[in-house]
Amino acid sequence: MVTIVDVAHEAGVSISTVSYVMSGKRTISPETRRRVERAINVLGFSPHAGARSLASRSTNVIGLQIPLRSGVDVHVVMEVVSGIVARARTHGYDILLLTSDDPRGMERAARGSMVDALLVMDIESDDPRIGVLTQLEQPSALIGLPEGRRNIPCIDFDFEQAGWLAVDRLLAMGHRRLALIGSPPEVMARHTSYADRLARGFLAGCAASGVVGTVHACPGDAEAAAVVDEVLATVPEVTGFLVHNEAALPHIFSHLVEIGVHSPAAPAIVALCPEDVALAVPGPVDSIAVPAEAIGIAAADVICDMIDGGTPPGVRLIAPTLTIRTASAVRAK
Amino acid sequence: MVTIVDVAHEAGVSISTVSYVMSGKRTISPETRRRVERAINVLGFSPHAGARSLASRSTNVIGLQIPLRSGVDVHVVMEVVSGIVARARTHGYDILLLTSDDPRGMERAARGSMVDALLVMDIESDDPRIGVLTQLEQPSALIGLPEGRRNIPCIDFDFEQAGWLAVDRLLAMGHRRLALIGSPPEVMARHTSYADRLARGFLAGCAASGVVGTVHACPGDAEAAAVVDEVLATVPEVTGFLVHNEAALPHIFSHLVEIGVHSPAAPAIVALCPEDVALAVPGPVDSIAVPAEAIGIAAADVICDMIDGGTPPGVRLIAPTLTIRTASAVRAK
DNA sequence: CCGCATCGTCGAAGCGCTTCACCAGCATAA
DNA sequence: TTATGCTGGTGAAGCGCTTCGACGATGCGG
Repeated sequence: MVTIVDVAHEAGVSISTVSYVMSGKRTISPETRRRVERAINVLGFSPHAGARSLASRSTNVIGLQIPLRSGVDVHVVMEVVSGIVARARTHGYDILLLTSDDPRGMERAARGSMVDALLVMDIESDDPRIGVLTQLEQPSALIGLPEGRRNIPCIDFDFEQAGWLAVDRLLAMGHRRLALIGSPPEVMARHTSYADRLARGFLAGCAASGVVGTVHACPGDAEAAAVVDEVLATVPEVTGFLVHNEAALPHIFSHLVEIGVHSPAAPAIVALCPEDVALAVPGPVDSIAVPAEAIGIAAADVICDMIDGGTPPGVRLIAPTLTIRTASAVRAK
Repeated sequence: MVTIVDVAHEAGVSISTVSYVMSGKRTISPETRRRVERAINVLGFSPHAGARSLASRSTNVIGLQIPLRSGVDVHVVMEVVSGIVARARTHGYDILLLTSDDPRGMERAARGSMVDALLVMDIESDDPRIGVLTQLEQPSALIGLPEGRRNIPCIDFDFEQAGWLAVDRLLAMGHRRLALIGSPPEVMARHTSYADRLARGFLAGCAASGVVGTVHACPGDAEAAAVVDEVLATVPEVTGFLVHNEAALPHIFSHLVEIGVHSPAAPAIVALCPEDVALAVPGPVDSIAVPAEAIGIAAADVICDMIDGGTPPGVRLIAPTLTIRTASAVRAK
């Protein structure tokens, strides 16, 4: 293994000079800098991460907690993660993966100085992990938005606003009875933050306009069809749909085709999903994009800034945008 | 921060004794052990990972390289990862996530002693990362099976055998013209190892029995329907399907329903996908399960064993199993 | 009763890096 | 001239842990 001593020797300087060249924490003459950099390249030196973290008390690693629970949309999770990883790297950080549901995993990583900070995904409205986080020395941030006091920064998409926005669109198209085809039942039951907030925004939007809206949990697999059928059967007057679970999209879409686009009972759909999913549906749908990668990027930026001593930003919500792909004609009353 | 010195002081022993209690590398009297363990708990001590890795020259971290390319089945990837993470933890290892497509990311992690070993996913038939791996000090293993010389252990599902197995089943049911509805075109184009091997097994199986089989790339999204339609239109005599891409499953299934199960032209389907996906299809299908989590578990076991100095196992392929869910009646000739 | 393993514990030497305190050399100000 | 302040460089003291060699205490056979 080649160490900083070898580099210093090769360059004919002291090891502290080599260290200062790498960190840039002191001015170094151009001539010396060149010699050191050459030596580093010639020897293929890369500093020992452990030694570095011991001496500098920082690891350049961020812990990422993702409880891999059932019902989560892996597609979205993956995109968020990929945003985090990529952006963290540009800040010089690597990601340590923590997937155990047990918060002690995070504690272990933090207390053992394995990470400089923690990022926590899949937040529930009353998440037990938050208590653990506040006890830790390292800064942390949540990807999601729990209820109650928030002494930890939160980054997320504004699902509540998305609910309002979808209702606005459906109302503008003349629909008076709305339904939210939401997350799988287990996600709802856990009070996963985004599911709660979407439902809240949706219901508040409905209430504000004096229309009736109902929320329906919907599994992610083939059973989605059954849920759609049931909603259509038991609430026949429903014509406005906010569809969060993409598994339901094809079925409600085929119902639309079946009934005829110009029928007065023809449903209108607003899909809430990543942009590529909305485009992959067998026909145009209005959609509100879930900017999964952007969430990851924002989260990485926030946490890196906090590590650098920046002030925690409180809550950072990415605003929803509605993309209209269907004819905007208001339906006949 | 509480260090080993504090623990030693609290327990009234030397720091080396504390260290030996934790590592178990020397015999310790029960009485002393109890005192030390009590001190550790009282103070809430957890050893500094950096210091540990500096002194012991091992990190208890495994690097996991996952290039997040388009067309990969995130569902499967996630399950593999979750298997790896869970199993690695039971061996005492954490996972460092490396997603950059650039192999230098792995090199950085390895050369900087950030990881004890590397696990590499999404292997292509002629993968450029393999060259980098062989240069490194740390052991590594591949999840996948590249072509050519294999001086690095490989763990994977036996996709080639799965191809044979599916052909056997379809032939046994009396079908004489087979098609593989495979991975998305970009996955095929990259010569992703599993796609290549599945096609090879499938074609070899067909050839061995003197029947004609064709391989069709199939996108993962809504365009899957178009591919299915095209195959049915241009190769009308096809009745036996091996479907790898689950996106195509519903469409070919609805074709089956349309044409009538008892029609002589009724297609037979063998699905190759995780068990839960096969169960979520709107009807029974014969399927070969892709044991994603088991792959992750096997990979974690292999790499942990290698770190402990075990001999690398060469190639470890998990055998496919066919689950029959449809009537086994041989169709009329 | 002595010599010799064995057991349990300790002291101290690193592991490879960062960073503080210090210093020599030089330019500038008094 | 001497005092003053930069600039660019060095030496050495840790950071918190593991591990090697040493050492007193005990048990045993001769």
